[in-house]
Amino acid sequence: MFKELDPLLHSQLRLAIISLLISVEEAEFSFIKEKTNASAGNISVQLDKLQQAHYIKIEKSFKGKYPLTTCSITQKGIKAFKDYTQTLQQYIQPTKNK
Amino acid sequence: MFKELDPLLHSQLRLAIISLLISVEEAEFSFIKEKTNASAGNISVQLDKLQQAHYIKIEKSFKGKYPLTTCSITQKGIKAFKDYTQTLQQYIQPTKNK
DNA sequence: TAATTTGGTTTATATCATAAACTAATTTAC
DNA sequence: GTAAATTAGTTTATGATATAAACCAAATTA
Repeated sequence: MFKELDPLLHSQLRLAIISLLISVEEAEFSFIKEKTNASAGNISVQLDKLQQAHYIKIEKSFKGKYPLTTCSITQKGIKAFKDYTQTLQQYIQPTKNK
Repeated sequence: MFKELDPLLHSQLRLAIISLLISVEEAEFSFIKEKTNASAGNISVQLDKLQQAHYIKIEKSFKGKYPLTTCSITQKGIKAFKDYTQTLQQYIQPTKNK
């Protein structure tokens, strides 16, 4: 009756990150930090998990003299997000609980 | 930008339970168990948490000679669910991330 | 009367999200 | 020119949480 919700996406911060990345070409660490209001440490950890699952791609470079972390969503990430939001409908549209 | 998701509802099993309860007058423990496919122990714990938050009401009685646990959602629970699903839109409708 | 079923609760564990502490380089202030 | 503060993160520690395993009590069936 209730399909499993991808535990990797069923996390407030990771879902917010994916939600941001899905509508942009790419995003810098600082952009994600600003939009989510999460701590850098927390973001760092969650980006790692999303990357390990191949939901996102992380590129490390330099912006002038400072390190720069740039993230983008992968096809796998897009699919996972779509599946997640669709599964979620079962949970949040009570009329579907037939 | 991203409003907090009520942590009490942002849990697969508790969300499923609330989702079930919102569309019925009341539900027996066994009904919840059957619909969610979760273990009785897990359900027992999560029902307790929902009750402690006054999101649901739990009544214990007897069906013949066997114990019977019956649950129903409260006004507070209905409001929490509505708020949760609305907040969630921000996360799952990427066009809203402006 | 022993084993199984019904209907749960309590307890233990393993995972997870998060914040705190830390690193390293750069820039600004004095 | 050096001390303090800032940028841009990573690593580590901790506390909460979800979940399953173990347990309990009564009733039923073999």
